[in-house]
Parts: sequence; C-alpha cells; structure tokens
Amino acid sequence: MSHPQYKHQHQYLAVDCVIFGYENGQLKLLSAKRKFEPAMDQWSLMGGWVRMDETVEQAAIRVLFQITGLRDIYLEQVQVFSQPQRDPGGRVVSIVFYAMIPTDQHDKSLVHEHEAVWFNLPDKPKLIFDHDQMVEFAHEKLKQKASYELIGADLLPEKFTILQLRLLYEAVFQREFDPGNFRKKVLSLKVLERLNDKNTNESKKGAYYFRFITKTEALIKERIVKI
Amino acid sequence: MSHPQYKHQHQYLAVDCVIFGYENGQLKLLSAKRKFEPAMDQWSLMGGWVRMDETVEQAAIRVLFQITGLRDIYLEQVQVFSQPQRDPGGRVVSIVFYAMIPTDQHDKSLVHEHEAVWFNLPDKPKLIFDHDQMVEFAHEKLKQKASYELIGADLLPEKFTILQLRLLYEAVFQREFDPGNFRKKVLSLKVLERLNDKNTNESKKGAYYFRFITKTEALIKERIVKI
DNA sequence: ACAAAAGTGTTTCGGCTACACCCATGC
DNA sequence: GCATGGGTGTAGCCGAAACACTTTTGT
Repeated sequence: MSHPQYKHQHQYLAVDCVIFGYENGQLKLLSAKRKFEPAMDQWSLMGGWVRMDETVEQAAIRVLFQITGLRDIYLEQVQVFSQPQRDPGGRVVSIVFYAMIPTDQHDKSLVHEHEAVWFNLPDKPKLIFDHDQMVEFAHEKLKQKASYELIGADLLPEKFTILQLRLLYEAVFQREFDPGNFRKKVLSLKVLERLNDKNTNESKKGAYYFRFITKTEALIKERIVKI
Repeated sequence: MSHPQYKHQHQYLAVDCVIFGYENGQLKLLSAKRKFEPAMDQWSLMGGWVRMDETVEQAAIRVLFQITGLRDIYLEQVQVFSQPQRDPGGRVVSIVFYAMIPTDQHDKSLVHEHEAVWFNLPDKPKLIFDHDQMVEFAHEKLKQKASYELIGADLLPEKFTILQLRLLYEAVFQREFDPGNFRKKVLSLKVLERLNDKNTNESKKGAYYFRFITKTEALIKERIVKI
C-alpha cells in the first residue's frame, strides 16, 4: 500500500449495523453472538471492516448481505463512534448505520448460521462495548424519519392494512395513535394505493390491503392533478 | 503500534470542518488555501488527521482551535465521506462536522496566518474534491437544526436585537420572515431574556437587546411556572 | 346480541400567516 | 411630516386531537 502524498498514522475503520425488522406488532432488532475476541460469544451488532476500495455504505451493504441475503436494503448513516478505548481489541473507529429489512423476506438460514437472533427491541440483551448506545441513536434517527415521512415500505410485507401500518408506528414510537386520525393522516399523504383485496384475518369486517406507490408513480399522479 | 486482536487494512482518517459565521446580515463560510499537495493553493475546508488517542470530535476541536483560537465551539457531525477516489492523494475517509462561531470573537490573525477567508456563503468559490458537497450537507443540517430550535447563541454577539436574530434566520434560510410573527414566535420559546438596554443604531425608536438564557436558567423558569 | 375492527364525520383547539395598526424618533 | 424599524393586535386558515357514530361480520 502506498500513499506518496500522506504520511500519518492509520486507523482501523469499521461499520456496525443496527438492523431493524418488524413482526407481530413488535419492532425487532437483529443481534449476533460475536465470533471472535475480544468479547467473543457476547451479543453485538453485525459489523465489518471497511475495505480500501469501497465506501462505508458499501461496507454496510456487504455486512447486511452476509446476514440477510438481501440487497437493496434501506440504509442510513447514524453517527461515528470513536472513543479511543471503546473497543478493547484496539483503536477502532466505527461508523454506525441503521437498516430496515422486511422480516418476511430475509434468509433465515443465514441468520441462524451467524448465531443471530431477532429480539423485540425492548427485550434486547445488553450488547458489547458502546453498541447499546448505537441502538439508541439509531432508534432516535428512525423515529425522526418516521415522523416526517411514512415508513413501512421496507419493514412491512408488500401489501398490508392500515391497522398493520398503525401497529408498526405504535411499535416504533411506543405510544398509541388514534385509529381514525391515523388513517386519515396517512391516506392524505397520497403515497398509498388501495388494492381490490381484503384482509379478513384480523377483523370480522375485513380491511382493504394497501401498498406503497413508487416515487415515480406518485409523481405522475401529482402531475395529472396539477395540469 | 500493535493491535494483537485485529489483522486488517488500515485507513487514513480525517476530519473536515464546515465553519459557519455570521456578520452584516450574511451567513459566512470560512475557507482556506490548502498548503500541501495535492490541490495545493486551492480553496478547501479546514481539516486535519484524526489521532489514535482522540475522538473525531476532539480532532475537529483541535482543527477549530488552530484556526480560530476558540474553544467551546458548537459542533455537530454531518456525514462521513468515503468515496475511494475522493482524494487524489490516497484513500482518505473524512468525517465532516459543522461549527458555528461568533465572528466577533475569533482570532483574526490566526485566520490570516492560515490564508483563510470568510466568504458570504452564496459567493464562496469552488472548493476542492467533494468539499462543496460537504458544505451543502452541512448547510442542510444547519437549517434543520434552526427549524426546531433557536440558533444564534453561537453566531451572534452576547446581546442582540430581534431584528439581528431575524436577519440571521433570513440569511440561513435565504427567505424572508414576517417581522411581527417572527418576534412573537421566538419570544414564545422562552429562551430569550430582554435586557434593560437598547440598540439605537439600527432604528430610530431603538430596540431592546436580548440575550440567550442558559439551559439551567430556562429550566428553573419552567419549574416556577409549572408548580 | 355482541364484540371488534373498519371506516367516516364532527367539533374543538392551537399555531401559523397575513395583515393592519400605533409608537418613537431621526432626518 | 414622513420614512423606518419597534412592537402589538386580530381575523382566517389549516391541521391535529378527541371522540361520536355507523358498518360489517364472526362468534
């Protein structure tokens, strides 16, 4: 390795991924038993080293693919953690991402192979080092995102009812939302499309399924209105 | 240097600081002529290497002290920039911060010594590498902050008029605010204290000076109301 | 019949916006 | 007197919140 221009100390650079999922009315966190020292066999976030020829986002995508078998995962930078002593194994600067994955689509055998487990977020065990704080920060950032745009496209199945969407929001914010108001609010955003298909499992009356419309579809609809 | 636990490639890790100031109704950006190759003598953000024994925040604080002579500067992480080819001198991952400094208090001789210049943000020159994008991201983040809490404590002098505060907001958002509504809004936040002192330079009638009350003072006031 | 969710309608309240309007004073 | 910013008041609009009410259907 040669960097003719720069002479300075090098650093270990890692990414850690806070992986959120959703199932049965619960916001979930994917956590794995660490397979190497230090802190082997303790619960931790999924992480990996950043290679010289990739961005930190690409490193996170690699890590996510390794454990879920999924590509095209929603990713967002959270924070850099860089306390010199944060990792007893040496100086490691970690860039934290959070991800949202559709729990029903991921590869469960890969998760099992990594000795990883989906925890309900409130019931997660203590994680190593500063990983608990990473989860806190990521959860904050997720709430912030969810408060100014509709999340769920990456966490819910392709089609879902307004009830399921509301339960997701209640899980994310750990509070209840008025069913009527929540419904009116999300439908006013014009990002959901009602399907000619009803869910009759969760209610007697049956509730229409909805799906997220893509951004281009939404744009087209907007244009038609505006002409 | 020894890291017995980890065997992996190392990275160059840097911080770059988007330094905002404010003067004469203009949001300012501090930019310096780069003193080393590559891209010597071109405009760039102030940056520095992250040392092994410090956090990235501490590295940013060092950089800020070097150029302003100030400590206790408001700092916020913006984004990590990590395109492998972003810096022609080699693989450098950069963590971007933005800072707000009181333009009237900083050490102008240090700025001069670094061949740095305060530009009005809209008139800034093209910066090296991806630094223009860093400034954009930082400005976005600043706007976001300013939209959910009152900024100015770090940019304005100790005492200031509502007009001056409004002009700061107009500079940050590049739009006008209704004077009456702006006044009522900021005063309703209960974070400003009116002084028995008027500014008679900027208006015939004279306008009261205000100052930010500290967080603890604000807390106490809240408590008194709530009892 | 009743419970339980679906879906709609209504009322109230608070905050934001767009103003109008008086005040003080330097020119 | 008039222009300029300081400062206050008010009417209208809109969205959020609270909640009533009707619909549908499995049990």
